[in-house]
Amino acid sequence: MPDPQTTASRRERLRTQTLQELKAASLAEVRERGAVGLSLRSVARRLGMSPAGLYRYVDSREQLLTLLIADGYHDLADHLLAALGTPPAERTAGDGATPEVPVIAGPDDDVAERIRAVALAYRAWSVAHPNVFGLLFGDPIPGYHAPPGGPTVEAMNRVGRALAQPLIEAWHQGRLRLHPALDAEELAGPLAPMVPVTAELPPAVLARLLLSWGRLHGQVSLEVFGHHHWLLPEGCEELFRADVEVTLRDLGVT
Amino acid sequence: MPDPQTTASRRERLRTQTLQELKAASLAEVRERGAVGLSLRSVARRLGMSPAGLYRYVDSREQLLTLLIADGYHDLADHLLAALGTPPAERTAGDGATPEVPVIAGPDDDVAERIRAVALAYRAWSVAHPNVFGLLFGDPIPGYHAPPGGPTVEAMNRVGRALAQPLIEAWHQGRLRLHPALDAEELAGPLAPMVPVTAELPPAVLARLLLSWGRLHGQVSLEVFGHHHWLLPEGCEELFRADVEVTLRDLGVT
DNA sequence: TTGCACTGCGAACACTGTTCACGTAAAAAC
DNA sequence: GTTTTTACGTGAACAGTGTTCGCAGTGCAA
Repeated sequence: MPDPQTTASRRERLRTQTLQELKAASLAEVRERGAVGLSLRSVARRLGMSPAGLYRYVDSREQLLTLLIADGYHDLADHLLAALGTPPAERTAGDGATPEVPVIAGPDDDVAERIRAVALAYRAWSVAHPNVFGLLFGDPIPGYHAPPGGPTVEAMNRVGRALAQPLIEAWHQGRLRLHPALDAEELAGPLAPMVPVTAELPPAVLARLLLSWGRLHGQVSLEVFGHHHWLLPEGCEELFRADVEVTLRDLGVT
Repeated sequence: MPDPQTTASRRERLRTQTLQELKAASLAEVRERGAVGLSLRSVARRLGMSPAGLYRYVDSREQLLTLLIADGYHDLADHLLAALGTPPAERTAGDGATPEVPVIAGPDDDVAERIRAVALAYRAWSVAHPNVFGLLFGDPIPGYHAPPGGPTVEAMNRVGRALAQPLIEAWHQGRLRLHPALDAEELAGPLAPMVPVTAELPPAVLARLLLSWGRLHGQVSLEVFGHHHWLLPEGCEELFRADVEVTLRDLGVT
């Protein structure tokens, strides 16, 4: 896999470099002011460029946001995979500026510990980058829909696979308890489109994956968006850990 | 309780009336274009007013949004209470324009059915008003924090109480299974501030309430924000129902 | 009837995303 | 080595935004 930094022409090198700077400056702005606070003129000032000059690198503000969204998914996926002990074989697309290293999972056969690891990493990344979390999982851009095979969906898939991985391991070990409600044939139809992305898993397992992600996400979402910040003034990591334990018990892996 | 429509002076009547129109027009704009798409000049045009005139009724765009947020919480709470069969004794603050009537709960002693009713009503309201849902639970306004005793928090509390009500009933009937992880003494401290709002409930029950809300919310949030819309093209009510059943089983009420 | 607080308006300011014509510098073609 | 084409960057402009200010009227109370 050739490195574009060395093989590409001088033009292309400069181009990708300033595009990286553009995205970095925009990401910084999103980090401090949120997605709605991203101003093209402001990032142009940061780069010492004219506002019009940005349009040589980006079609619109909206497209710039989708670039940041894809990068954000990749960054989150990298952290989840790191928490699972996966070596950085996959490319790291985010800027990787997160200081703290997430919990390293235990031995590979300890599924419960691996599930804890991804869950805690999901929460740790989210509370560390609340505005990026909001960019990824908050209000969608009103009219926008990600192109089906595009880089956003691919990046999102990496997150999904990282979250699903330990659960799939548990299922392969026969340690994933399934619930009769998940075997309803009404689920087979709606879940069919998932099959190409998650290999040949029975619908009940697919449902388990989606529902587990939903539980995890709900807890993190409420905390990051400050919706029980007025109930629980401090960050509630203990509550989150308790939730993970309850879910582990419910999944049957502990 | 005197009706301000009749007792107040003519001035005040006109004032509250145009304020209602202002909020209604703003809510309509939010409904179609989302919270970020709310434009003061646009609602001024709808009302046939000058943009500057709005500032006689509203301090800023941000304050107008918080008014809509409080109304949104009240509207959601009304729907949850209606699903529980509560008569409209509490005032209805939303515009109540939701067409479909949520599921009416079964007999009062059937806690499982009552929990199903609130959960389904929560989802039904959310998918019916995705942009208002985003206003309530999406990205928070960057620098904003709701004033602790203000109307926003009070409205939010009504939602919380409606969600908690059937679970508390289940606990009173001794049918709520608690998990040992919820009894950890680390939770007692962080949960202490909740006590004034939810009477004298043991920390394990409080934790159950928060965690159950989180699960419910995560599933709804992912669906409303379209985060598995590319996996499950159709709305996944079946998946949600399955989640509710799994949760009911986990809670021990079924 | 006289004062006064309230309501609304037009103009203005500072800001935003985006487009367009216009140079200039680098790469490509001859 | 010269010429042509392509890419880059700019300043000015347009339409739109939230917000403020000074100035008219109008309804209410003394």
